Amino acid sequence: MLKLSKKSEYALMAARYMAIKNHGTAVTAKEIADQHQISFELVAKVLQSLTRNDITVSFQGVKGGYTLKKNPLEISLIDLIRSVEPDFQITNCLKTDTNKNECSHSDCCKIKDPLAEVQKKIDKVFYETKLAHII
Amino acid sequence: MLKLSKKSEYALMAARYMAIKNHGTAVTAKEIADQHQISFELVAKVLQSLTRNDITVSFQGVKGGYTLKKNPLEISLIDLIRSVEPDFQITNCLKTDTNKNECSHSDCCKIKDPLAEVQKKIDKVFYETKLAHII
DNA sequence: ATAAATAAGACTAAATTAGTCTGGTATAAA
DNA sequence: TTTATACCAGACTAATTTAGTCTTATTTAT
Repeated sequence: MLKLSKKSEYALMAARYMAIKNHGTAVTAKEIADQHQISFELVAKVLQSLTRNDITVSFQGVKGGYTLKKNPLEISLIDLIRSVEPDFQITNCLKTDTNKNECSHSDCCKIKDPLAEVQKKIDKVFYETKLAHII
Repeated sequence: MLKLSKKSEYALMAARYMAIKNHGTAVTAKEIADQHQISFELVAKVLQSLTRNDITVSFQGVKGGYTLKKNPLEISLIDLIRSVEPDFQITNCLKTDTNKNECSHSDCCKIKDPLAEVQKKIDKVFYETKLAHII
């Protein structure tokens, strides 16, 4: 249905929140969950993904939390989304350098090559839209 | 995950097939299913949707089938996809004229308005890509 | 009449996504 | 140095969505 997952939405919401609360102090997963009234555990996992993908920095222990690692103008939506949704593509069978053509209806479907072009354009939209733009 | 559904893929595949086999004769759902080795029933339903949405014309009875109603250059991917997937949007809570703001985390999420811009760009990509381009 | 085709919708199965739970580690502060 | 707070990681379950099947009806060329 070409819909973003909750994880992606939460990633955007969390990142936006951190970008706005740009005091020196780190933001906790709990604070984000409370402010947005969403599942703490899920946001927590999303934030962990963001950290693994170098979007955020985490601080453990009391007074711990998360801060953005880069400027909101330098964080693309595609970075945020790919962090929580590694295989972000409109159809499975797009040829890439790594993934060589594993389409279920292999060479008979013929729509995958043209769709790769569409994918590029979609990626461009999400690449060019920065966190700063959704604030 | 922002992936097209099989129904959308099948709609593209079927439309492409009809565009290529541009003889006067109608193409049957069975032929499309066989050629692409995909579920007959599903393609059949997809073709019915396309017909309801004025993409194709159907002919019932023996020697029946489907033909495209318009020129492949005048059929947008978004028409094809929306035929089988009426609520084609990256997130549920985008404000539109009809659907007034039914976001689960209502006005606290704040990402929906900016995402509406992203949605417009995505729509543009799928609008500007015509059936003729994926042949 | 009959066989081949579309039409429509109910139903089931499979896959994906969302959300929960558990146990662990790090660390500031009492 | 204990304790409370917060991150980390992965297994697990529940809910939702998507994919696919089945059934019945209608149309129409031969």
